[in-house]
Amino acid sequence: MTDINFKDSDRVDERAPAAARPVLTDVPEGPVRWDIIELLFFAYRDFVGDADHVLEAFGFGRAQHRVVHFVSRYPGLTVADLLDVLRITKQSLGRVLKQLLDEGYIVQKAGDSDRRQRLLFATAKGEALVVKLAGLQTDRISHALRGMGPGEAEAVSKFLRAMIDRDDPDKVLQTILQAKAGASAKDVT
Amino acid sequence: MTDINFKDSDRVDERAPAAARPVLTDVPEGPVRWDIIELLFFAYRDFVGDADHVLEAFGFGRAQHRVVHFVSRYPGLTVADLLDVLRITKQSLGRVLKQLLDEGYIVQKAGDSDRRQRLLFATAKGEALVVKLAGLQTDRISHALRGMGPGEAEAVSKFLRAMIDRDDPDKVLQTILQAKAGASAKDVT
DNA sequence: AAATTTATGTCAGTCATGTTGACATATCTG
DNA sequence: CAGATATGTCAACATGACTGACATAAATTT
Repeated sequence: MTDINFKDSDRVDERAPAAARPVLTDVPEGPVRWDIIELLFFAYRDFVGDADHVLEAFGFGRAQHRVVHFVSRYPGLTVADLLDVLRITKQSLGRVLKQLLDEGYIVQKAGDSDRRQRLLFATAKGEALVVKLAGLQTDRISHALRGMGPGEAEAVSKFLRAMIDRDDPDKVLQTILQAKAGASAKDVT
Repeated sequence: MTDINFKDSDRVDERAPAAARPVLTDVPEGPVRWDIIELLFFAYRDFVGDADHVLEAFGFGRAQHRVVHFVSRYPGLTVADLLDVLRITKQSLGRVLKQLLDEGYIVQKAGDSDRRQRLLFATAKGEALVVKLAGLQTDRISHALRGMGPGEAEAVSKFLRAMIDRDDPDKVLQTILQAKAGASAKDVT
């Protein structure tokens, strides 16, 4: 088999004068974190891979998973909320959402205070799918956290939170970031 | 959740029939880790978002980023290696690779022991792009790790490693997983 | 030496999911 | 009432996955 020639891992970052990055500009220069960058890639690749196999049997893809997941977790989410979370266009969302509605994974209900809004709710069928997929992903997470102390698990959570953009958080993100130890996260509206 | 798809036909003929997922099956039931699942989603969304803006200016997408990143980091990677890492088909890779070759971000060289192989190397231009993008992502990582103790940072690394499938790791993954605390690993074979 | 396997490339078509732009409808708000 | 807002929809297009089939050169096996 072919050898891979390895380069110096932690090279000094000598980028051009870091242009206009509003956030994060005050971060001091340091070695490039190739390790974390690549671990994140592989970890996320395998993390989402868990769900893919099940989704295929349902004729769904990741787009459907994301939508039904967040609707299930945050009942009463509006279309606009969902657009903020997923960062896609309403046309893209519309197509995926229509499938989930047609196949009975999600239902809509007009908002009571604002009847233009379409509040989204997962059906029992939708809930079941979400729980199944989240169970697979939880298996992987539990496996990864096994043997780690509570302080270490807390460090993981703290790290992930700090990786997320805090400027202009949407409703769902706000809920997640505010959720401290063991707060149940339902009801966004 | 962003990209990184699965499915392989064409290649992986000799791989073990991943029918039974041997790992992770013995994990006991427990509460669903909604928190980590969603934190991973948002963290990864923003993590890859950093690079997206720069890539757009180059007329590239995430596919090109992944390819030039791994080629730059692991010079002499073969096409087959890259397919293992990215988990895409050779047809998909071919298109993206051709662009990077045509535009001078990557060069090929026939393998010396096996002249059928095309060893891939990043050019200075390719290196520069990779370092620029990795710098942005490092900024975010450094920001997230700031204020965390060395034990906590180690916990993050340990968690991410444990999130990755260990069965049948490809060459690149093996290298990454073997690299212990700050060791600049060279020569695995 | 011949046959087979392997590493890679390529043509051709399809699908999923993202995009933009334009426009319609209902409803809320000043 | 006038305008802004929340949502839906039509149409076209781009990217990056996919499948299947086939081609070539080089290595390996028989």
